[in-house]
Amino acid sequence: MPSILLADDHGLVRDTISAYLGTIDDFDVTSVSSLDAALKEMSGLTSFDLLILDYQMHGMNGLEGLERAMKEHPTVKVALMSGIANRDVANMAMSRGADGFIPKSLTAASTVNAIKFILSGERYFPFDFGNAQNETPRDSVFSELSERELQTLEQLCIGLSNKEIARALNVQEVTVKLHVKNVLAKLKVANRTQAALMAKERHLF
Amino acid sequence: MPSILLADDHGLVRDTISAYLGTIDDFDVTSVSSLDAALKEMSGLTSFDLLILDYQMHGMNGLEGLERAMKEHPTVKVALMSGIANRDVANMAMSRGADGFIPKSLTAASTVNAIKFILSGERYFPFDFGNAQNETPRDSVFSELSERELQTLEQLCIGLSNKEIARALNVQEVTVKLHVKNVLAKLKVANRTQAALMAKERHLF
DNA sequence: GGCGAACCTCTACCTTAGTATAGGTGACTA
DNA sequence: TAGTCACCTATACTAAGGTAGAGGTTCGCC
Repeated sequence: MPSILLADDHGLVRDTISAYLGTIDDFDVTSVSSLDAALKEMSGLTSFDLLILDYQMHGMNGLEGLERAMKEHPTVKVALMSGIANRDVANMAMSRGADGFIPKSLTAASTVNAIKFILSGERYFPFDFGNAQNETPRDSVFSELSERELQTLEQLCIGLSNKEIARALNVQEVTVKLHVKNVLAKLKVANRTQAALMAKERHLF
Repeated sequence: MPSILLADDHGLVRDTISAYLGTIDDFDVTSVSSLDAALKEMSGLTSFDLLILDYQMHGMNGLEGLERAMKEHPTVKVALMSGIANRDVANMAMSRGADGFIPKSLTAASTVNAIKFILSGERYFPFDFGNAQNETPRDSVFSELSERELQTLEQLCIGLSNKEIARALNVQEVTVKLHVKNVLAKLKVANRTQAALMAKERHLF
């Protein structure tokens, strides 16, 4: 019987999903409410086949939590689950070695299939994901940004002024202005606030 | 047998919660994936006792969806459910007449209790909610904002310029500047971008 | 009636943000 | 070698954002 560890800090979601998986199919589901609890659980006696991590969970810190879990337990398969993440994050997760990405928009039945798929050793990625509401033609708008522009955008997302960004990146304020201007143009937005909101909406930072 | 309508656009969450409610207790659960579908369903033959709306659902538009549902079906009890909303939103929802607020952080068992409570005619609000990670001393910073300042903040959250906000609110640009200045002071932030990010983080708009 | 609060407006001023153009560097490549 | 690209800097300018002080209106409240 495959043994699954589910980490989600939403009690309701965690309880009902694990109850569902436990009854519908022959899964042995353990559930915890934080990344730390998951890691601790995996260091215990029971060995797990699959760890499912909620992307929004407290302490995950974006994809850092995913990488930490994979690093500390290289033999266990790890899947990321999310209700809000989009193609950008999903792609990043997969390219960093996740064994699967499970959007919460999936039906319960599809989720079970996805889990079985992953347990059989495949890597699961939802095909038609992120194209519906995501008008981005093929790949992300953000991929057009250069390294420096991306860093600038990151600072923008904390609400820093040009002067502050200049200090943070060790360049002149004029340079920051240039980067900001390019970012606005590439993202096709009118001002820094919109750029920050856009990046936040896509959960880039 | 009480009849419940659950609206959530996360298939996984919706399926598992409704399955759980359907088995654990004697609830007759119907589930849909959008606000419009919920409203349509309620206009049909079956009469529902309780409508549970997911706050993050597509088309909800903050508390607008809640108000619309209450207005169109005044006899049906309406509860808001959310995984990310904090005390601010919860309070607002209750003060606008919602019959309950169900955070997804609740355990499945507590959720069932809450639902029973609401069905019995009470209004449910989680007691110790939103105090843990919310450093706000007692009440929300946002409650200090006047009506106009709140409207200004809302426009800010779309990334509009002062001039555009002025047009939207039918006032002079100088007035908008005044409102913006007051908002920044009350929220204790340095600029409009930070104000927008802060409001977005707390999921006010 | 007097008071305060929220609202709107104005003038004036200074700071920050964003645009335009031009020029210089190093790295990589046809 | 010439070309391209990301990067940094510079000057100069316009537009937008934010501050300060003063004044006026409406409304509810003691």
